[in-house]
Amino acid sequence: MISNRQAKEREVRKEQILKGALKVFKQQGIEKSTMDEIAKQSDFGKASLYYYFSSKEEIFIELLDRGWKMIWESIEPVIHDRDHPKDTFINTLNIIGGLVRNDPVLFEFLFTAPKALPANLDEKNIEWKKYQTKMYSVLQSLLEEGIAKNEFPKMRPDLLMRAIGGLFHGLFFLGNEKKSMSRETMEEFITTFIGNYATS
Amino acid sequence: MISNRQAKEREVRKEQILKGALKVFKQQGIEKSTMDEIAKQSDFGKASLYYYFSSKEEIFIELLDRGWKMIWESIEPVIHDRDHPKDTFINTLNIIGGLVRNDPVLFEFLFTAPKALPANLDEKNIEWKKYQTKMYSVLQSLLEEGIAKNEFPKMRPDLLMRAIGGLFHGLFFLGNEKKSMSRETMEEFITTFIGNYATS
DNA sequence: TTAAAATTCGACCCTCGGTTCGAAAACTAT
DNA sequence: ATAGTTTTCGAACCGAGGGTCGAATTTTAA
Repeated sequence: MISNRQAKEREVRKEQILKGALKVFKQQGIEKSTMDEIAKQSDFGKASLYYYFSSKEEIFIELLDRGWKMIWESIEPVIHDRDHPKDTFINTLNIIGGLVRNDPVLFEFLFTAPKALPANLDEKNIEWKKYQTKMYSVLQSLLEEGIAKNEFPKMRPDLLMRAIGGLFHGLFFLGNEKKSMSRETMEEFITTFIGNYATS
Repeated sequence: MISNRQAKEREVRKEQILKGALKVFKQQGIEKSTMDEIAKQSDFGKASLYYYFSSKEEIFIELLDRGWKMIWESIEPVIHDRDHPKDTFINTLNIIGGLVRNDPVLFEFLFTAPKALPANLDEKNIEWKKYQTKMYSVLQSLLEEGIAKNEFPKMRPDLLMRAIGGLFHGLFFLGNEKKSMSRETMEEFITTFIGNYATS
């Protein structure tokens, strides 16, 4: 029998481990993150980690699941306004930017890890991908509608998506600067790129 | 005594190994590239690799050295025209784009590996970084001059650099498309971003 | 207080992968 | 032919790191 409080404590401990894993990721990168190091950083014995997670990979998948879910839940409320694609698009990017600013390491992980561990599209590994896919298709359809309404430059939406994705990534994650990209600056870059077309 | 032809053959074999390493990188990513696999792909026994390279790392460093040197030598001839920063900037990007188009895997490696193996800025690992640094500073100074001449939007040059870097990366390396970014398309995206300001 | 359940972890196991050894084969020059 | 020299590689070595075991400790519930 697991009491309510017990379950909560267990959850806290899991989070402690996830935090530790993220610390290690920050210092070593995902491939060089060892269970020994995660144990040290989260203040557990290595063997104990396996009481909470069945493998090293599962730790990182859990981070992905929670993270992408959080992104989705943050943007979900605003993406339904389809009357002003450009505004909605920029809103969405601002929300994501805010999240990134709040926990840069986590989000660098969320945006980076998918390419780093593409070995197993098998089983569970799908949860987070669901949210990721949703997010990208929402953004891309916003682009399509925006292009149709002349709010964006007339370009292939998929390429535009890639370009903006790269741009976003460049602004937030390239360079060594410690202080994070401000909302204003980001917005300036994005609108410079997609043009100062009419905005409804 | 090593005859001239012998030296040449040795060089050929080294290149064969480097090509093999790149094949493995393409399939597995840099971290999961094993010496066994490189040996298989380059058609040598694993032990033989050590007759040509002193370590696994050295193989990848050699790829970086050769690659970045090649980039530098390709752009070096055109970057001296400082009268038309925008033209020069775009020329330079076009040259690099051409190289990428020619050997996407190599260049994905060149642009990716630096972040993947940042363990040792110690000794030799510096050769390629020299060229990389040179390239970035040339591009950035072109941006600065272009901004001064109103050929580019007035933004912090370092951020503009990061943004364009990200954009470039997005166009060439994101998505699964097999056919490569055409010169025209790339130029369209870049000029859309940096604006259709006067061009001399 | 006490037995069952939950939690912790030191010690151990085992595979994978980078590196080395040493001897054989292939090649070169005389 | 022959004595170097260069090249090749199977086999073995070895450390790192993921994962397991079983016993000890702590917590829970009665």
